[in-house]
Amino acid sequence: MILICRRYVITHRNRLTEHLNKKGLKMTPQRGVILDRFLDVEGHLSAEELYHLVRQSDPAIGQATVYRTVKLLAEAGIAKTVDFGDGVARYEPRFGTSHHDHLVCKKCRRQVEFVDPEIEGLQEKQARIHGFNLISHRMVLFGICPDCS
Amino acid sequence: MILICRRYVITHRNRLTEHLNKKGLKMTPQRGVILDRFLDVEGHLSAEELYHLVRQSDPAIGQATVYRTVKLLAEAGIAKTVDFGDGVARYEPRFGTSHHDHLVCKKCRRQVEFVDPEIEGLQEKQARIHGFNLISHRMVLFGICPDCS
DNA sequence: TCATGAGCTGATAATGATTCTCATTTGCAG
DNA sequence: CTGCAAATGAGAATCATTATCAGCTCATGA
Repeated sequence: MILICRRYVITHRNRLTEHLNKKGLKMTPQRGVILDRFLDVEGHLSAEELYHLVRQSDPAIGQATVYRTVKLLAEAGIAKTVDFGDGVARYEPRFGTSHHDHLVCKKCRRQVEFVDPEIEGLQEKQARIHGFNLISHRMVLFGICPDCS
Repeated sequence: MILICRRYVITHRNRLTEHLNKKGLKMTPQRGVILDRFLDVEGHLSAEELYHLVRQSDPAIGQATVYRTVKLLAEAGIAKTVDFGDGVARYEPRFGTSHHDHLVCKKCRRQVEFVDPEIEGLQEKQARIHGFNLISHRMVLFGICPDCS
């Protein structure tokens, strides 16, 4: 387990470094800390939430840096942007190629993740029909969870 | 055509009035103007854009009122909220039961609407699998349109 | 060795969409 | 009429995010 995590961390750190190099940017201690805290997390985080986690590791890191870094993580393909439409951008680690969408309870805000390759396929198809080259998508289903209904 | 439009307007106005009554609120001239301008439009509008349209009909109407009203329209089921993840809430008239999702070009921002009942069905299915009662969903596909690629 | 400069950082100001506040107005119920 | 609940417009407030800026770091080359 630890080995796997560590391997992911190393992979991700390399990937970030590579991405930074490509853009003429540098790997820094702050970016390292932010990456580590981010990868610890299971599920999604807002930049603000990540900022609070990061503070526990290094209180000197400013929130602007966290906002900047989390964008770099997204660019590098390490983070996936998730949007629930509440005006807050959330990010979640992208391990391997796994991908999923979200089901959100309108009452208690509880969230469930799911994957549906069939839907993915149909999305591809729709894009193709309209001559688009599909890059990404955003899908959130809203409903009432079993506990609330 | 005109008849159909007019019929929709009347239907929608009634629906709004009904919704307002249910909440102990009132139909007002301002709300009427905002509703009319909104229904004129083909496709989606931000509250800001709607505000500018409304000004042309009645410059005295304030933007706060437009923001408030557009929310009421959404509550009443007259408007559908569309979110492209760019921090601006957009709304579009909901005629009949027609529903569609969006395909957005990442370069030129051009938007195409599409409907895919198969996807809708699968979304229902996913919700059911997790015990959720599906209320709504948000799906936007991002890609590069034929002209840009 | 030391100067240089590109990039980085944190604090803070700025932005922009949206919401709130509040004094004033409107319009029906009694 | 009269009063009261709701509505309105103007502008302030909010909140997430982004821009600005002065100081810092560190590899490079003279």
